Amino acid sequence: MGTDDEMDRMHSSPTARPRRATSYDVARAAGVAQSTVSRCFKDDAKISAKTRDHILKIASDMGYTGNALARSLITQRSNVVGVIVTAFTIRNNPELIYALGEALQNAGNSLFLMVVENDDAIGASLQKAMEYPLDGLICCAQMPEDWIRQFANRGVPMVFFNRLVDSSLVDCITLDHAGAGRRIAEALYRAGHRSVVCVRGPERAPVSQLRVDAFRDRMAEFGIGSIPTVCTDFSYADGRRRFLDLVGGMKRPDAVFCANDQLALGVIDACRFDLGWRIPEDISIIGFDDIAEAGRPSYALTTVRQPIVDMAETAASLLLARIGDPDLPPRRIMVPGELIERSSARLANGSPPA
Amino acid sequence: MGTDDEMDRMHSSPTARPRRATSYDVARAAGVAQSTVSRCFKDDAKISAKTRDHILKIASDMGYTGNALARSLITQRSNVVGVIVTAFTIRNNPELIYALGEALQNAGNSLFLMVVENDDAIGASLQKAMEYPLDGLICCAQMPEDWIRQFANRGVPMVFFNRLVDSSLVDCITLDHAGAGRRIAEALYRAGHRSVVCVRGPERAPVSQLRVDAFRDRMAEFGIGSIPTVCTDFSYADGRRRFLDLVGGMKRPDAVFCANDQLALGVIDACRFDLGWRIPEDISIIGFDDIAEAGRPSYALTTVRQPIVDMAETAASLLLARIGDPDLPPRRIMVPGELIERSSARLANGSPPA
DNA sequence: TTGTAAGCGTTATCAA
DNA sequence: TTGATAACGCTTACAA
Repeated sequence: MGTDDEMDRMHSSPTARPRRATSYDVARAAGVAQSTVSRCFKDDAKISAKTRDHILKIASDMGYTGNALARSLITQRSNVVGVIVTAFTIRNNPELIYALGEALQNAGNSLFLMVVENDDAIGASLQKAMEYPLDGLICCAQMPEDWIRQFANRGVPMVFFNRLVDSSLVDCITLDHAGAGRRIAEALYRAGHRSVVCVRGPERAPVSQLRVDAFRDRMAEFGIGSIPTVCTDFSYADGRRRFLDLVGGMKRPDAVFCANDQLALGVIDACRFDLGWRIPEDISIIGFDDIAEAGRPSYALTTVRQPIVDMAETAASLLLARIGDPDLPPRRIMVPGELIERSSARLANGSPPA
Repeated sequence: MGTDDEMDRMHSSPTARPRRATSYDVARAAGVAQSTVSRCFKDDAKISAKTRDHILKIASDMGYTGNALARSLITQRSNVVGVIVTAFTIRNNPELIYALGEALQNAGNSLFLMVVENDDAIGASLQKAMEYPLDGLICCAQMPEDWIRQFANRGVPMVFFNRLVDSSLVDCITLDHAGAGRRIAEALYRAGHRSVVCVRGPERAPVSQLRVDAFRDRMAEFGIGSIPTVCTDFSYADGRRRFLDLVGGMKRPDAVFCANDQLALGVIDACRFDLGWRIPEDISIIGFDDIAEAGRPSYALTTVRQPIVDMAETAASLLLARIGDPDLPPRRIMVPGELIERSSARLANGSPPA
């Protein structure tokens, strides 16, 4: 017969006060030392099968589970990986979160998610990430240089996702946004488009900058220096509205390059429902990302595919590899974007539209 | 002059081995007791402004940050909330994650995210959630009764999101899926539709069951007992394909009710691009969720709005309230779905289609 | 106002 | 194979 204390816990009465059983409780109940209980839950532990079974049975009766906090404190390893994402990324690439979660979980890690409104609002999250002893960090947002150094100083490996940071202290995986932007400029130019406009994302959104700036630079090399451009919040509604504002005061352009697919969808609907322009006969529209809707027949958007799930898996393995070996040389992976030609743009050689 | 050890850390040499400064390190450098350092970081602490400033300065020089793990261990409070979501939820309602993250973060909590493939694959995540001393859990998936009891026994508050669980141990917030399903049946019937079909989600997906079963039951009450129904994986592509299979062998139905908007979009495209049926003249289509695409002119889908962001915020405050006071009575909130009439369905009174 | 010391629940290092 | 015992980095009485 055990103490009342033990009885309570074993029969788990409805009013049991919520205090979880500790390895010490199990040890007392099993009549062994606490350290022996601890050993039961390690694979390589030297422990007799008999005591192990005995303890395991009692532990399960008491509903004992190890305390990850206490374990992390002593092992100096939390098996928790932080992930920082912006609202936009979460909205537009929900697959990223899922893929990251799966990859991390499959490797025995947990995901500590920090959401931020945009790249500039990352401060508070970083503070949290510092206080919490994370094993690593996957950051899908820009980070100030001094924060990067601080994490590095503490030995917290980081990989940046779609943010190419100029530091030898971290790993990066990013789509070749600029390359794809140039590629689109070339395709559009070759097909005869001369009067083009751009619909960007937010002023300071890195991927928007990369994509659109490269596009504009390449166009400039072709002698097309003046490209009316408008900023948006990356959304369908804003893309549609601002595009209308933009073209309201000008002659119809030949083509429009949008910093992402949501914007392109908005522009397509602006053409179809607000302006009565035919796509692609009157105007060519190109997006970026290849989100699910882009492939549907109602839009058939020509765009650049960003293999977000593959990239997420790569990001996770980069991080896990570095957690395993912090001395790995810094790696920066640049994934080429694939131009997916559907029917929202005339890309074949030809004369410019009427 | 301090020891070499201290110098290293203070000047943070490039090769500094990654060991984060502890409150003890700060105490040594400041010439005070460790507990005094600890006190500096509490609001109500009794400590002289002078020593506080002195310590704070040194702490910041050393890049000291509290260790959340150690703190949680002693305070028995982690300020971490677990969130369990299925792949489908994350894909189809990415806003949920963001809203949850924001609400939790604003209240000073962190988000521990566990993704699961579907409601049946929740086991491993629950194990993690048990070992990690979470302050609470928001579960957007079904959970076996005995797990619920275990969490309750440990005093971990839980709120279920869109899963109505029959337990007085937890809080729930859910849309009134069944009510909305019935409402749609009524609207469709009143408008004269008699030959209807359903496109469901996965066999065992709770929200799909609730929505479709209620719809079918209500239709049965109207004397419409035979409703051809097909299961899908909740995706656009599967909705489109299976709908085609379903109607391949039958006379054109008057109306189709889809368990979510993605499916409805697929069905619309099947009608438009594969079958050449006009919407809503030939066939009425109704979805569920009111995702962003549903409102766009290319689809103009009639659907039921699920105020996912409001619900997320409510879920967070339910949980936070219970963390603050565990003795609160169990609450179950049922949010009514709002029927959004657009133009994919004829809902006015009238005769059935030709 | 400050310092001392006892935990929190583990893992890890020794002896036994 | 097991049992003491010392960390891990903090908070919190209690003493000074």
